[in-house]
Amino acid sequence: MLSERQRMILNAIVDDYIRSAEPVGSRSISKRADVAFSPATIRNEMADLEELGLLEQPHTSAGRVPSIKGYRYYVDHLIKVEGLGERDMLKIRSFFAEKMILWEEVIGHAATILSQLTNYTSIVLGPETFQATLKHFQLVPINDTSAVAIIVTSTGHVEHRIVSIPEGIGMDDIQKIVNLLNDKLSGIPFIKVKSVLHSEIGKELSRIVESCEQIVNVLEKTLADNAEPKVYTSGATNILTQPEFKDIGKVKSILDMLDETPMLLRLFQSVPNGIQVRIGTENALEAINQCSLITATFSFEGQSLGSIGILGPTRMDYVKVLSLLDFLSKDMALWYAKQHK
Amino acid sequence: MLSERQRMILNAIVDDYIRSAEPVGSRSISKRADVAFSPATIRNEMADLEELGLLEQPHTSAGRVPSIKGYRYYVDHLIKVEGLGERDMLKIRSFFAEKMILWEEVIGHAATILSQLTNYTSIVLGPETFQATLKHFQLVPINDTSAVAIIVTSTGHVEHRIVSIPEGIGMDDIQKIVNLLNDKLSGIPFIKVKSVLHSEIGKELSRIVESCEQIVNVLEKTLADNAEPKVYTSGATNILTQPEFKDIGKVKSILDMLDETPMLLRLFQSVPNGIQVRIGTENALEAINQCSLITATFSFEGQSLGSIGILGPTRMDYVKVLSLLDFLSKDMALWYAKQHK
DNA sequence: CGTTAGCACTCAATCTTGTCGAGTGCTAAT
DNA sequence: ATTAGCACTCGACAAGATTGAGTGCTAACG
Repeated sequence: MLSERQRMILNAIVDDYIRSAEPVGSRSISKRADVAFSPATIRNEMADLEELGLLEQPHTSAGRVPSIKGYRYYVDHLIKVEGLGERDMLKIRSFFAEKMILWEEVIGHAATILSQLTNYTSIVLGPETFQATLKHFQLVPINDTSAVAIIVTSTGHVEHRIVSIPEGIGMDDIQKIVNLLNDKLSGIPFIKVKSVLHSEIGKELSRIVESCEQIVNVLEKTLADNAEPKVYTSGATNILTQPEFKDIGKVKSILDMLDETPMLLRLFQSVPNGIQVRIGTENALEAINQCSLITATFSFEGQSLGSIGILGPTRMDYVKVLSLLDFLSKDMALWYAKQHK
Repeated sequence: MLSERQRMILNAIVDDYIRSAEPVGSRSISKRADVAFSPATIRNEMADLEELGLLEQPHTSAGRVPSIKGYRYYVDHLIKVEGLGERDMLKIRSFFAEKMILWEEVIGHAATILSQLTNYTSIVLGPETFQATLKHFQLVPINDTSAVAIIVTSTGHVEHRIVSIPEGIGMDDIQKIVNLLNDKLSGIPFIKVKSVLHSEIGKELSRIVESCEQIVNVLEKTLADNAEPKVYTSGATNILTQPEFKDIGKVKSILDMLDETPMLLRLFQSVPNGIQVRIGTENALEAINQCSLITATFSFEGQSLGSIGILGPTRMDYVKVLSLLDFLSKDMALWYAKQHK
């Protein structure tokens, strides 16, 4: 569709604009080592590219700026993802060299690493646990009236809650309850736990002890909480360093969005496996219409392990971010596989 | 020291400036209902107040702005803390009506409430646990190689960690270890736990099992982590709505500071019991030289329960924030007392 | 003697105008 | 097909000009 020369020019413009954040003129393009045409020729091509909707002019007599469609073409056809820089590689290596036991630790640290290496904002999601199963349930009394409930999932997530224990329940009752729940619920997917809890176990449970609703409630509530993946963000203030966000209003709406987990979940919902790039208005969320979101989602044996993502200006360094996400997501999947060999 | 009229004028200026964020002129003051002097008279008084260092002029022929000293005088001598508004009161009531078990829940929610009610940024600190003691320690095995360690403190804080269990340690060994640690460590203040762990228990422990360093390590590390109070912030982006922070650079340094727990701890260190106001440069932390920090620290039976604080522009609504912090801190202390009656 | 009207003065903010230069589109020459 | 040349556009920037809020001072007033 595009001629070789047009592709080259578009590539040069996007490249330059990503670096400079200023509209790119024909002259500066023609001065590049890899382009051997006069400004006039470039101008003609640029006019054509604009007609095709790949470039935009902030105003007559300004240089050209890539449009969303232009970025899209750039990402889809012009980029060649290169290997990661030495420095980034080292940083990631030393990241995995750290001793981590929980998948959640990996997920959480990944957010930090990503924002440090890119100077953009990172958003990282833990696995969607609705397909996970309950692995272990335990109640540990801490005094006469309360206990710690511990819930371990098949994805390696551990959580605790405080439960107050109704009067008149002894240690042996508790042990019975715990045993029963473990027996019946181990291996049951979270989404089904609730119904199983009511249908099968309710009767047996009330046989042991009358008033154990609270314990069951906590279990239910915790499972419900975990049906949604955990979200971590890092480097949120990095957007403040981008010249296109000198407008406080815009920045605030972005930062506010980053503080709202449900928003972020909506943002990530329906991202397919593998790497995806969403540019500007492709995001559908008003607040980040001037941002691009690149996500990498990965899984192990059919179960989604989570997503890592970078939020930056549409004018972000796609090459670097894409290679970084690709590299890191693969390493993370590897780590998980090793733990669950 | 100041005449009644001077006090009245200073009060009017600070009041107006807090509302408008614009330098206050003599004319607008003289138009206020509670001031019955001509602009000329007011000007004379303003000149005197400036000479005393209570007011400042951004430039000749601009109105006056309170200096830090001016705010200080205002806070110390002119404010009368009034009762809380109906709406705020209701919100707080419904906050405490929620069912909360842990002190930490109260602390965490308090941050949210505060930022919502004030539209400023709230910073809330949990109790300093270095004076707290270990109440309960438990190890719950979750599979062959790892266990969940649960630590309960006298301040009601519960925490869990994953520990990997060295090979060759059986269930009964673990039980022995747990019993031993509980025996020896219960009631010991955190700061002393480490030394006790090494001096008294080391020998006995190694008698039971050789390689239990990891478990001991986790205990140590967790305790160390908890020696510092937990910090919660909320509404950080609210500073973006203040007209004086339209400079992105300043905002970023403040937001970055809010993300760094150690910074916040430094900020709160040495705040005395009760309510304290730190205005502008009184804060000593460069990033918030243009902010005021109001804190309320409260305790129960001599043990500090934590601090709640509001960070806003020096031009903040001191009356409202002071009444709010006073009210909320008292209610929180009450809640704690009720739980630990 | 404290208070106030009057007035000249100051200075940031805002608007006006002019200049500059980067960049374009078109046309004609190569 | 490419490019040199040229007229044109328009934002950015700088240099006045204008405005108006606010001051400080002085002299008059009750």
